[in-house]
Amino acid sequence: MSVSVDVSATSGDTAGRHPNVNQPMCPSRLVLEHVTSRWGVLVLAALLERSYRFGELRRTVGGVSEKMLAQTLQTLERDGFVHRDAKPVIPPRVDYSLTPLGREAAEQVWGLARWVERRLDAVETARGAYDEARS
Amino acid sequence: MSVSVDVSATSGDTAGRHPNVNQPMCPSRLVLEHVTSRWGVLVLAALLERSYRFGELRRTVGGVSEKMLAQTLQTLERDGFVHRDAKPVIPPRVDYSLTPLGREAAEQVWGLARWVERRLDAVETARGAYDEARS
DNA sequence: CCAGTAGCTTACTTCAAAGTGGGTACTTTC
DNA sequence: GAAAGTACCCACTTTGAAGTAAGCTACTGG
Repeated sequence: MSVSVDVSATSGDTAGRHPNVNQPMCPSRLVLEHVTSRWGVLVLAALLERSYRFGELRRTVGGVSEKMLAQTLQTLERDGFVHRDAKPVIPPRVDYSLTPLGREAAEQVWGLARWVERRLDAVETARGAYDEARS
Repeated sequence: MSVSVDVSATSGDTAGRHPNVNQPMCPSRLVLEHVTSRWGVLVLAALLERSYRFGELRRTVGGVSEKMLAQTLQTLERDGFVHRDAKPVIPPRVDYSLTPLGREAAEQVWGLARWVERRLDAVETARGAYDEARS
């Protein structure tokens, strides 16, 4: 005798189906969180313009600590977005750049960053209206 | 005699200059964080497809709690991204939709969400290589 | 008349993200 | 010979984001 297992009906799992960020257990959600993380966005956007050394990146992305920058870069490197090129010289020199995959992601977040900068006025106007309406 | 003040040289402030997410004190950074927040991304992406009621949205965005959904929607509403339409009926009915401004933002994050889903395989391959390289 | 519903709010708790400050190894500059 | 640059790592602490659970209103169906 045989046992049949229904794979297609249940929408709770992601096995064998398209990744979907709306499903809590889908790994795509974690990747999305890496890309949209506080420092991840800024690092990717910066690296889209050119490659950076560690300290250079730290000075460019205002307010990031060494720990968080290192951690963010490692996460992005592991996900295949960032390429780390450590030259065996003294003092150490490490260049960070985007992989082709990372470039695709970076283009999206770069667009988002520039859009926010462009539309900041509109947001602040909306906030003024919102705050005034309930005061 | 006259006093001249150099406004352009200092890059530390944002007064009178273009908003820049790389500067820690720039308000644009906060807006970017709202848009790229854990639930903000998913809510905006969902609302791009159609308008939703509260509970509907809660069921659509897997894993979000009532508290976090309410909080996220309020933040997005205050920033002028989301329109809240509360009908004075019983039981209460509240419809959420995107404003024109919100639609612009949502298009970006929607693109990001779909991209992550499309490229998840590539990310997992990269992770495999990364993990194997240091084991 | 008690349970259930919708869309929240509030209080309490938990846990991970982020900050702080130290150390490393070696070199160049003051 | 002390300080600073370089790219980190590690331990510890703090903060705040998020989860949990309850309450709320005003009605409807059983």
